[in-house]
Amino acid sequence: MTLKIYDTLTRRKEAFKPISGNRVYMFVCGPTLYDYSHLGHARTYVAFDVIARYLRYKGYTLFYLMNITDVEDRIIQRAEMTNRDPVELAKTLETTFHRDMKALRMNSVNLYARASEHMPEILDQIKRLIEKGYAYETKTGIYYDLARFEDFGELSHQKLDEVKKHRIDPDPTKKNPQDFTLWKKKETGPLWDSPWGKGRPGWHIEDTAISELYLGEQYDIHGGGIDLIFPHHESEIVQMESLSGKKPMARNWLHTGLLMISGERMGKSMGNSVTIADALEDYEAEVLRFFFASTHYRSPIDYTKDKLEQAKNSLETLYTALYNIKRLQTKEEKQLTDEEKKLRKELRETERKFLKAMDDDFNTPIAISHLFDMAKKINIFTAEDGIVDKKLLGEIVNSFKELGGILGVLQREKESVEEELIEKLMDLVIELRREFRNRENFAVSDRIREELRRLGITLEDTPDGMKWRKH
RNA sequence: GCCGGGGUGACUGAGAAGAUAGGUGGUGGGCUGCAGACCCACAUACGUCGGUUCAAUUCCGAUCCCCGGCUCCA
Repeated sequence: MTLKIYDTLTRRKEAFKPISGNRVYMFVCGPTLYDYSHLGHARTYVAFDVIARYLRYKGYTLFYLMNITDVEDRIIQRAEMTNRDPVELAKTLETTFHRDMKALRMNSVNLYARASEHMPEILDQIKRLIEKGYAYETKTGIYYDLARFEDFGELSHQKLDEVKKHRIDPDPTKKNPQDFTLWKKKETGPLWDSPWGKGRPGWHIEDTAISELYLGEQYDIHGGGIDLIFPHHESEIVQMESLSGKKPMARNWLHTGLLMISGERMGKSMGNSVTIADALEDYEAEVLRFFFASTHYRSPIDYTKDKLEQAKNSLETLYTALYNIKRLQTKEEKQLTDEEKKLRKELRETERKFLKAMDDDFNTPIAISHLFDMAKKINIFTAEDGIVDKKLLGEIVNSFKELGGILGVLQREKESVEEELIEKLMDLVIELRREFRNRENFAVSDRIREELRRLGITLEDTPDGMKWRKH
């Protein structure tokens, strides 16, 4: 089966063909470290994590690169507002970013590349752009001369003269208001030396400098949130293609739909920003990932408590089906029964359909629907048969874990389920024992403590209440 | 103004010229000592108006509404 991926450039689903055989090179625009990572980042990065997992599942050797913007005016602004050092602020936020990514079970990125550590490559690209006549220097910085680039606007389908409008007054030294900054001459804040004096790089140049270094002039996939199409990705194309003379810079441009909060655009100014850490306090990572995967990655997604509850219940339905079949008695016979053969056939069908859906531009909602179909078949089987072939059971459990693993769900380990269960059971036992003690029924309460001790659990009455531990 | 995306049942969310999407919630039934789980069934679903067609929610046109981008954005 061939994988088809929607390409923002052609606005069509295209059959996916890596440039060099089995190797796939993917770049995703990472965070700018001026604030805590929020659910919008989570949505985008989970989407690309799923894409990365699926590419690897299909057997591609994927190199997944993400930049980390640790040099940027907003970071400096934020640092000034809070009286902090911008370098230290970025460092702290980078640590929490990685903590959040890990908490969301994100592990598919091969290399994170900091802008601050790629200054030579950034300067080199700017130099080459000047040499080729694409960029010019003014009193305030180095600018890209958009009049020199013919194919401007391919990605966003904007015409150059349509984008003259601007919210911020353009720098008066620019030839055209649309020209974007490659290097800003500055005297305050974190500064780097350049042939044009001290300053900092523009917004778009770090990405092409980093991607050129690790992935080359042309590579397979470039991704990010849909809000980056213009001007960010458009400018990247301008920079890279004018240097390399090769197009397209990326074979496939993928963009994720934005996350909304209760129907509104999430943003600081709206006062409705939810950090990843906040969300993880209310819902476990699997529920968030399931919630994201329930909507196609290109569609906008609306975060509400209600929808998260729906996602949580839905995910639980899948777990329950697994639980239902796992608790059956197992047997090892040479022959499967007709019912078991049928179930195994349905399992293979489910796998096939799941992968077919993923091949169609990573259609996770459809893929998930096939898991539910299978869950129903499992439930029917378990309602009718009290016993199941051990090998078949293993196949079903593995299959769910493998397919779910592509989405990063259904990975809950047996141990952790049981540990969670034990916690809850102990809460209950303790509560019951407290009632017996309150009624001065010490015979029963002592018996509870004694029986638990034999089971390997020590109960202690402490001033802070009853505590228990394994011994 | 320009460039995109979208309007599907209580909520969500796919899809495609003719199929029952799937899920959550609700109601009724089955199973059950009770509850839960599970199974079965049910609810005027495809923004509006035209057109093409044997047939459209799916194609075409018009129209209304929503969302995003237009140099801060994942």
